[in-house]
Amino acid sequence: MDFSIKRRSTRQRRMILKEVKKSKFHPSAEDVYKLVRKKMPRISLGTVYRNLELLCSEGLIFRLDNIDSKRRYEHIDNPHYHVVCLRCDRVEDIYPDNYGKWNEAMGEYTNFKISHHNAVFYGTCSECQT
Amino acid sequence: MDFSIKRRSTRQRRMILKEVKKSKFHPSAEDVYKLVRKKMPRISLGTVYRNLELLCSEGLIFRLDNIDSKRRYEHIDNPHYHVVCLRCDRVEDIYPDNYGKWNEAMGEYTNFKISHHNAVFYGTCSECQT
DNA sequence: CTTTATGCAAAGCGTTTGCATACTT
DNA sequence: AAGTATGCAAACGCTTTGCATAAAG
Repeated sequence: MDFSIKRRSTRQRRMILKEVKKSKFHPSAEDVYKLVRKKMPRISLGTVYRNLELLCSEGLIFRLDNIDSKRRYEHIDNPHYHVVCLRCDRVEDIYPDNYGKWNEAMGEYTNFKISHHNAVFYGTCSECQT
Repeated sequence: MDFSIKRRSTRQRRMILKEVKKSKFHPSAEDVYKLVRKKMPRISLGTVYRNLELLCSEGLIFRLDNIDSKRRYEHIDNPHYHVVCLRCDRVEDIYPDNYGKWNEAMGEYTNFKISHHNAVFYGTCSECQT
C-alpha cells in the first residue's frame, strides 16, 4: 500500500467503513459487498476489496485472518479472541483480561519482540449442543 | 472425506507422511510437493493435496490454518502455539503449560463446548531485530 | 485541471475435482 | 478381479490488478 498518496473521502469508502463498524458478525468482503450494494447497487467487488484493505492499513478497521478460509473484518475494539462454532459457524468475541501479559510472556519465552497475538477457540455453541 | 473406503498404503502416501514428519518448518502443500518430487519426480500436486488432507483426517499429521494465506502442515506433537516473524516469515513453536486450562476457562466464559484452540503470536525474531 | 478512486473484466493463486490409467490388495 | 489411488488438466473460490472513465480536491 502506497502511503505517499493523498487519500480522498469517497461515498463508497464512507459506506464501507460504516457497514463494517455497524456489523456484529465479522463480515467477509463478499458480505460487506452485499450490504453496501443495497444502497449503492453499482458498487463493484473490487472497490470493496480495495477499501477494506485500505481501511485496515489506516487502522480504522481490523482484519481477521484466522477464522476460516475467507478474510473477515471487524470494527476496532479492545483486543479480544474468537470462538467459532464448528456446527453453525457462529463467531463470538471473548475479552481476556490478561492480553498484554501474554505478549510479554511469549516475548520472553521466544526472544521475539511480540507486537500482538490472537487466539481462536473451536467447539460447539450452546444452541448446537442440544 | 469418505470413511467407508478402505485405505491403501501407497509409495506416494508414505513418502508424503515421512517428509512432513521430518520437516521442521511447517511446510505448505507446495513445499511438500517440492520435497517429495526430489525422489519421486512424477508425483502430482493433486496427489500431495489429497494425501495431506487424508493424513490429517486420520490424525497422522496436523494442519495449520492460521499462519498465513497458505495451509501448512506439521507432525503430531503436544498442543502448542506458534510465533511468526513478520520480517522473515520464520515460524517457531511454543509449548504452553496450561493448554487444557484455557479450553476449560473459555468454555465456561462462552457456554461453548470447546474442543481445541490455537494461538498465533506476531512479532520480530531476535535475528531480525538487529 | 490534476490526481486518486471507481467499475468492469481479466488474471492470479492456492486448492479441489473429473476422468482415464495404474497400482494395491 | 475389484476397487482405491494416481497423474494430468481443467475448474474452483477468493482476492488482486490493468485500464478507461468518473469523481474529489
